[in-house]
Amino acid sequence: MMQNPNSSLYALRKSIISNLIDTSTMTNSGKITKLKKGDLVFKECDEFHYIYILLSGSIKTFTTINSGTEKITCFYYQDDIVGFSGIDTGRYPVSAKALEASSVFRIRFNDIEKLTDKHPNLQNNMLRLMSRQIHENQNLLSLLGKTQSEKKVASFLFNIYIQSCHSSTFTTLKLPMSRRDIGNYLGITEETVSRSITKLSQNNLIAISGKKFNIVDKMKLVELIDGHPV
Amino acid sequence: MMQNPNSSLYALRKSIISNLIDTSTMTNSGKITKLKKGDLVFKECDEFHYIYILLSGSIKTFTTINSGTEKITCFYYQDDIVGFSGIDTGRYPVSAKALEASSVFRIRFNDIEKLTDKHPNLQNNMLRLMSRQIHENQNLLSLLGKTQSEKKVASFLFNIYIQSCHSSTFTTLKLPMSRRDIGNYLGITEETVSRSITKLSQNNLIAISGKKFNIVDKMKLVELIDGHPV
DNA sequence: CGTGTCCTTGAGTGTCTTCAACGATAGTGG
DNA sequence: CCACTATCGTTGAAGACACTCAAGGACACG
Repeated sequence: MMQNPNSSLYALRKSIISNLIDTSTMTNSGKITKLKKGDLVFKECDEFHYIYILLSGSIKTFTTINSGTEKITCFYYQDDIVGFSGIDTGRYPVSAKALEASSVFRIRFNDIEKLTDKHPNLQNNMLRLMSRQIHENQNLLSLLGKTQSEKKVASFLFNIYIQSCHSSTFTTLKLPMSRRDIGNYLGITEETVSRSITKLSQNNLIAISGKKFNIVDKMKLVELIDGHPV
Repeated sequence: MMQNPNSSLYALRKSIISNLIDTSTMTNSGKITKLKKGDLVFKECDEFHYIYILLSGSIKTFTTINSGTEKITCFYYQDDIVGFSGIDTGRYPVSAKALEASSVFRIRFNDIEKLTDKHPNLQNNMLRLMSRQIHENQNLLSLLGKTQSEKKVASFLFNIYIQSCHSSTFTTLKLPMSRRDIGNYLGITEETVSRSITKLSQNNLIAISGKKFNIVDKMKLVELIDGHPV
């Protein structure tokens, strides 16, 4: 079908987003919200009515475990669609919080179902996008399962590189979340994340300074993570 | 919406399955296949045309990593629907293999799209089911991330108990996969799985003998896994 | 009944975590 | 604009935990 899975993902997203925005302007239900760092988009257990297109910035979703500690389930970047997982039960199973200044476009989910006549591909495209998310999660499971910390961190960074859709290896990328958040997500401690980053940097696979990094040796990095780009 | 997420899942599945089977008999595309232990349902990279309802038995899906080792991504039990993740790219991203004697009902995916007139809820229900799978995967991520091995194994067993939909704690459950498969899935070694099981058994949280087990102390088990039933 | 796989248990090693300290960074109020 | 303070990030040392390697018993299959 499509040769490059990432360019196809990009096109799929763009198609869905343009359909959704078109839909919402017709029904007058769309709304852009500006978020500051730390603002909540929705809370766990809120009733599910909307899905959100992330126009700029970044968002994390997390659940709160009994003991009160949060467990991060996903990071979202520009052009991602957030809120899917509420479809099934009618309530969001996670909270969504802005990692930095961001903006989201809100769409009422019911409107999507109504307008299948006008956009016959929309529902099918949403199915495809969700199918992809399942697939991506399974890759992540694969990663979190095996391997040591350094591979997890390498894979995490490489994934951000992939998602950014930049062609050049030398583009500087941003790490909007804290080391603690990365550790939380990957199931390792903050300290281990830091040590892994230091090691990757010392071995010249990446270059990193604070929240900015870039991939120095893409081949070695891919080799290290054994073809698991998350 | 629905109070009990599991009974709603059960109803959702049943509704989808009955719609699918109805659809396939109309188009004459349905087919039941009997599988022996070790038989493949589909292979990684096969073209995606069908999804499969698991009528009886159990199936594992896995990817083959560069080095040739397999990584298990999911286990499926009776009434599960297998093959979703192929929707997006047009090829299955995983292989599916029977863990024991099983039978599956095969349905051509294109037929589902065609018959949205007759079954207007079908596509939406499929969206819901996929939404749930995303949610479940995120729970699993949460599990694999943190916690120690004993919690992973406890959670894995508890999940099988939940999925079986039995009301009684004392029902004997079957573990169709090997310890090695469990370890592969949970990201720990076979030996650690075995040691964890022994420990859980010694502490009277479960009772286990070979491939049969039951939950002895449900409350303690839930407490151990900190409300993470995968 | 034999053979291969599965399961369990043990001992030693390596990795990650924990606890602790300190420097760097960023956000806040004067 | 600068000083202040809280959080973030890094590094070290000691301990806990899971892994590796190894061996032997249990089980299932032909």
